[in-house]
Amino acid sequence: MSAEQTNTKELAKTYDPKGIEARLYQKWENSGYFHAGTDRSREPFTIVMPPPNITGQLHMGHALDNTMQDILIRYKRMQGYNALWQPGTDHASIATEVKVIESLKEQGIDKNELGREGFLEKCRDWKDEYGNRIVNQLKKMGSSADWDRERFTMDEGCSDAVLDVFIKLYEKGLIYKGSRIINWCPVCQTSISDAEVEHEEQDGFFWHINYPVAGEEGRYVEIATTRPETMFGDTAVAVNPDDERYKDLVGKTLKLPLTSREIPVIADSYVDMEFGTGCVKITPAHDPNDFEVGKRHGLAEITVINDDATMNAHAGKYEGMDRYACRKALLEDLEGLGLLVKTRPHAHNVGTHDRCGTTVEPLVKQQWFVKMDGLIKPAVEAVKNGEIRLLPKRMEKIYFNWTDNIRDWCISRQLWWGHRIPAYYCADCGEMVVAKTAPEKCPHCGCARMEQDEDTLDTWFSSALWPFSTLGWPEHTEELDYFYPTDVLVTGYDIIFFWVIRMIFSGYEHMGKKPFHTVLFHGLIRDAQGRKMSKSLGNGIDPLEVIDRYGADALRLTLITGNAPGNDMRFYWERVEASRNFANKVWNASRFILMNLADGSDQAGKEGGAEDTAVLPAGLTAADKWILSRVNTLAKEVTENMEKFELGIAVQKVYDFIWDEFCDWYIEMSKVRMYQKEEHRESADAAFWTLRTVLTEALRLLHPFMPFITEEIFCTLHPEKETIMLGDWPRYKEAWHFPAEEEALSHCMELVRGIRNARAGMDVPPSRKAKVFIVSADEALRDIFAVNREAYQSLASASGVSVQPDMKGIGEDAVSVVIAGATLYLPLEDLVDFEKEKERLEKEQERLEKELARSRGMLSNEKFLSRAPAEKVQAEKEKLAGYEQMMEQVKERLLRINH
RNA sequence: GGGAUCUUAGCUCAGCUGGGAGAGCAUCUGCCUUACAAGCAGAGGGUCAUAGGUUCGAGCCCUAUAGGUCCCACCA
Repeated sequence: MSAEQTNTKELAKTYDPKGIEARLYQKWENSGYFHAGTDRSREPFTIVMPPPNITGQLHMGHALDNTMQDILIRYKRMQGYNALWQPGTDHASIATEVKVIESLKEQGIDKNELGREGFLEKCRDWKDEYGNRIVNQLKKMGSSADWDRERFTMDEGCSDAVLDVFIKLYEKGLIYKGSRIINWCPVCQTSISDAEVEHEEQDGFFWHINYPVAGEEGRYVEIATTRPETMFGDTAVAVNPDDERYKDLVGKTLKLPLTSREIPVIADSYVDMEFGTGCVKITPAHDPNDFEVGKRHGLAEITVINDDATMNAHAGKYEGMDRYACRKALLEDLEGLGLLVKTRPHAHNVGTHDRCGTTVEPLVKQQWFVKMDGLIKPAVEAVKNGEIRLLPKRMEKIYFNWTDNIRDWCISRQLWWGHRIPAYYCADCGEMVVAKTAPEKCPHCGCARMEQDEDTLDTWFSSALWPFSTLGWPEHTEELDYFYPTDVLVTGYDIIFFWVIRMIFSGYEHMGKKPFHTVLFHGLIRDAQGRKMSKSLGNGIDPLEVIDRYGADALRLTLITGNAPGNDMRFYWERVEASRNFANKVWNASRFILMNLADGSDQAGKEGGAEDTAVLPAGLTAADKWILSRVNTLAKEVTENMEKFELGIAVQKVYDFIWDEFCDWYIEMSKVRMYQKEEHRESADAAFWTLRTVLTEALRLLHPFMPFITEEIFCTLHPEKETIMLGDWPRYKEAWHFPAEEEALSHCMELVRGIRNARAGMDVPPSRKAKVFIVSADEALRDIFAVNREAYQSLASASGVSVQPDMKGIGEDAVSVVIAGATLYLPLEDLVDFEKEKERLEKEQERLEKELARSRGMLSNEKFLSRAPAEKVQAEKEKLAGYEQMMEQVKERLLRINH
């Protein structure tokens, strides 16, 4: 905090985050607080940031993801860990390539005109221009990542890691090239992996088509299909071997309509007799199942659809037509021939590309694959035996569902932006060499014309290595040795297959160790109607706008409050306002304390300092000890919640403590003492010390969640300190445990509540003070009320307090309030409405009757008495005694009123 | 077809290993009380989806049912 701002009397009445956030972030970055070195004297705590795409702009998902990580990192850093938050960005091959192509199109330039190198240059320009945008946006959130270590999936080191892994896996036989049926996106013009295919239910049709049996005039086989246009690629019709209806057909030949080809009828148990007609056309080149069937029966694979989803020469006169146009024309022709038996509506699942929504075309192509069955084993085992923990636990089911059904991973992409596959082919003899750099000559024929594979790798191939590639692997770096395995991965459940699983098996395969011990999943941020935020709907809320209007702290608090792991949450502006209001509350509570600091009443604060927790100053009252004890408990509980990753619960507790207990009770109680500094120096000093100490502790507990405002206030409160963010996470201290004072204050607060309640019920304005008589037969309780008068008198709007064992001096018509162990009387003769008072007492009587019935019921239940733990029974007995006493007093009071 | 998850106050959601139903917002009442009207004090409002079961005791555990959301899946 700069010097001119330490004049606390001039602090604004409302908290304005704008200038403060920018200034503090600058300070943090300059100070190097975010940097983690390989300091072996300290224990590391590491999080790798899921790398945002260079094409990306900060959205609510990033905001939540990064807030959670920042909270964990700041918490651990304060606890004294050497906390590394490793940041970086992802080249996002397909997303970036599409964006660059689009921007080129606007300039009327075609990708192919530019050529590979020219295009890549454009991509690099794009990266230079936009790659840092998201990083700057993350900084606005307050993210305390170690930006000195920022990495990029295509930087030299990460690219090196990719090459190493590819070659190693190839040499182990775990990467292979093969002709297989893959998912093809006709718009993006590339293969994609299974994980990138989204299944979408679409309303389609089932077309029943007759295929004539060769040599048996008039006999047909009726097949049912959803994709008639693929019939030009049919190489068989299959029936179930147990299907009596078609037994005699097996081995016979059918005439494929509209072609001159004939295809066999085969038997395969893949066919479901109950479904459709029980006869299935087999198109090995355009359907994954048919592909398998074709393999089993040695059928030919006839590709009839081009890469751009138009029909090829095998489709005869339909050649050149789009797949859907062909379908339409073909059906008309079949109908004309009388071969279309019927058309039935049929809802079925269609695979679409998750990036562009285009219907995926299964095609048989030469591609590169990673063999998964062996690699996945340690990844499955790790989650099964708890070496890696998924939170919430239900994510394990999703995880295993994928691992149990794992198929080989298609890693080659027909894109230019990405890591190019390190395979080289001899232009003369076709020999293939997999190597880090291009071989000078062909090892087979000796010619020098070696050309590199045109394809690049799936983006996720490089992100799978992120936890160790960012730390320097394949070099044996100090960082790798010190920070790996990392600790926690925070991410959305939507990329569990794409990324989480692949990082886990990659960690085991290449490092021999898990990449992290815990995966903390969060859900999606939805709009107020519960819809996904999306560009097409235009319902996204820009986190930067939220920060601009309400501050990063308010946004962070909004995202984390009430957010349970793995659960989606809705975004409301009203909630941001509530968070902003809390920031303002903290600001003003601090302002109150700082005003008193400026007044010079900081003797105790200066000497002991909030940090010297072993020495408590003289003159602490029960109220002081109570709030110390409360903040002490809070520290313990919040720490427990943090350890369990219950961030939403943790922050809720801090929020409640600051607002309800500290502000609404303790600060109010302290006011009398703060306003009478001259008369009661020691008491005022003790109160100030407590205010400052408790606020400091609360700020520390709040800091991971709301880093800016807490830093700002802390530095003002402790000008001798540089920052709140290093060290001193509050710990539970035995010296701050005051159960007796907690008990005493709970009596005082009950008293205040009782009086406020009674007065409000009679519409007495707080400005009208009234004397309070406290009557109790319990000497210890009388003592508590007598000693702590100062704490509650003002809150109870009391002009004076008399604590006594009997009714002496109390008028017949005084208003009464019954609390545990005592009755309070307010002589409000002029203001009391007796009817209202009676009504109130009767209501109270009713409530007590219910409680008594419940309690007596429990205590007369022998099973409860015999089986429940003794302390529960005892507690219930005490409750009952309390209720009975209160009931007696209410009844007595009612008698008096009724005369 | 398989699986997950949700159903708690008017709205959005918390509720940790079972032990007297909570928050924010909204509503109503009274307060510009010298930190804060972005505030203070008080109030109303819930048979915790339904039906069973386990237990001395269930919002929480088990079973079934209804409705919502989501994921996975090669019935062409």
